[in-house]
Amino acid sequence: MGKILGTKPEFRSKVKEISGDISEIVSIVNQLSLEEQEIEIKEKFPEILIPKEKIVEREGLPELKDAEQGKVITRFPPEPNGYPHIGHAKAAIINSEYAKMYGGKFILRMDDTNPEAERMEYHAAIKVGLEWLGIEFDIVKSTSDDMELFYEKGMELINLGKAYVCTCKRENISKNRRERKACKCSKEDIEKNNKNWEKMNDKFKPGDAIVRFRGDMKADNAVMRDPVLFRIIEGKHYTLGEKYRIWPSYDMAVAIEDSIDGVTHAYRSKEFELRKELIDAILDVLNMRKPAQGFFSRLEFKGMPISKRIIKPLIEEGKVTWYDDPRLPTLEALRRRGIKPEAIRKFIMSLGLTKANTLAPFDALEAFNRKFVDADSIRLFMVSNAKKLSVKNLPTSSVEIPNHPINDMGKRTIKIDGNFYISGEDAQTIKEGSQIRLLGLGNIHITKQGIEFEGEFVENGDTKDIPKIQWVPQKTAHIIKMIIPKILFIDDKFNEDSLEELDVYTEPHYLQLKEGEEVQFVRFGYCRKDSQNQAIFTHK
RNA sequence: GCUCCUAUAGUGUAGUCCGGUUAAGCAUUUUGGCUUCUCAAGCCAAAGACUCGGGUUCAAAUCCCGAUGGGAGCACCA
Repeated sequence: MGKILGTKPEFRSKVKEISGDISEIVSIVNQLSLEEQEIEIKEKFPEILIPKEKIVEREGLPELKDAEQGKVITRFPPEPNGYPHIGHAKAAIINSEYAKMYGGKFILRMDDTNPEAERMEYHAAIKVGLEWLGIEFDIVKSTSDDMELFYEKGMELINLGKAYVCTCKRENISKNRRERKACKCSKEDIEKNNKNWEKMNDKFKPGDAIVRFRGDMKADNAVMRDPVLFRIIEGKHYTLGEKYRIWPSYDMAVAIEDSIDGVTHAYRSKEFELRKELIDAILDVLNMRKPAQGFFSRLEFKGMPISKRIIKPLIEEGKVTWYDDPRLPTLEALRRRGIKPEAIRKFIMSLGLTKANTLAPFDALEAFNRKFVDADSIRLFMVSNAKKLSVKNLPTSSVEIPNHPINDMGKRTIKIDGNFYISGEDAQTIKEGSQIRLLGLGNIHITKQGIEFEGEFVENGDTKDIPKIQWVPQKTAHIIKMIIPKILFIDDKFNEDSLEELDVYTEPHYLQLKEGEEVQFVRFGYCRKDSQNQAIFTHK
């Protein structure tokens, strides 16, 4: 029925007339057996047996409203108050992708209007992180570049009677907000407000006075209940030092900046959703251009905290080493762990632009990463919990092994003398009298089983149905520390076993790899070379 | 407490605006098979979902109302 109306919309007005006919036909057809139905269809309507075409999936992000090709300007405004993490990546990637999609411009704006929180170190880390992600900006600026403009607009608001200086105590302001009551300061005239504004420059101490927007103390949206526009902060700003002491709040800064920077579409995470009304209101009063605002959900990984509030104590207690600890979702940690920026981009694009909360499991990212990493990771042998195996009558003293099973990545030669290490896990399954195959080398008949193993080389051994294991020559084995990061929190509790460390043997070829290179240790998983003596497990 | 946002398989999403051409598509996960001198990759297949309750309609994942679950805001942080 739906199908008929879908393909032939002209019947829609006559639904009542045809519905009787249809049910009659359907009941006739249903009396036939499945085989009979199939034969009938084949004879009369062979075309319906052709498999349906697949739906064309939309590529990339959904279309923007009111977006004109070549005229879209987006922005990413991080506050330099911490190290960049996966959440930053999401905001940066979505906004840069939109700019790219419409052939527009993309702005990086360091949102630095709280000198107490911001540091050059973070500013630099954010830049490094974004560069690593491969994100390019057309304009790079800081909110604090426009301090004079904020003052100008602030005074304009005061003179318009749309803002006032409030000298109430913090607790009272908060209480009034809850009770939806205006305070006496809101009744002061423009002249008095201007005087007080001047006094904020020197006389008032931090906390004594703020500039408030004249919103609506009765509004349901608590953000509109006369929010703060400016406040006094005496801390030293990381680029401007002590030049200013009146600083704009987030809402004031974002409103003005997005407007004058020409931002057409401002996407940010959901927790700012209620501020949209305020930002629009400020710009309306000032008669300034408004950007379209959109929102998306925050992105976090299950069991991997993003906030500094949680990470900082972990570092202080020594539970994680630093912000680049591979268990963390910071960009630096992800990089060290062997996650590729392309994988992060694909992953984030795959999440879409929903407002429902996303608590993604880490293996979703791993799956994307594996596809990037597999093609160019050299395959090496590595054994853990090493056990010794000595083999008699080896026919050669060296073997050549390809570096990749499919792609041509060259070969390496391994010198052998009959004394090997094999993995403890494999050793447990080996029985005396059975055969195993040392990968790339040949079959071994096991003659002795125990703490150490002995065996004999088998000529032209069969490769079918025989355990194939990796090995490392004892003489040239290189010992490294293998770090295996695991989930940091299980049900909000710190996972004491979140970091596993193994001492393992690798082939000497490991030493020739570049630092940061991704390898696949055969039958173990993908790992990133962290240093000559340490590797970090990426994923299976 | 008040206000706002949100709800599709184990997980992440597409579809929802403009109800019918899709008995809900993709990815991941899991399981089986093929391939392979790796437990990787590749290929094939199977499994698995519209939160609940009402309403509107010939027809609802899609519109309306209510309930419930999840998140956010009520900062002189951003």
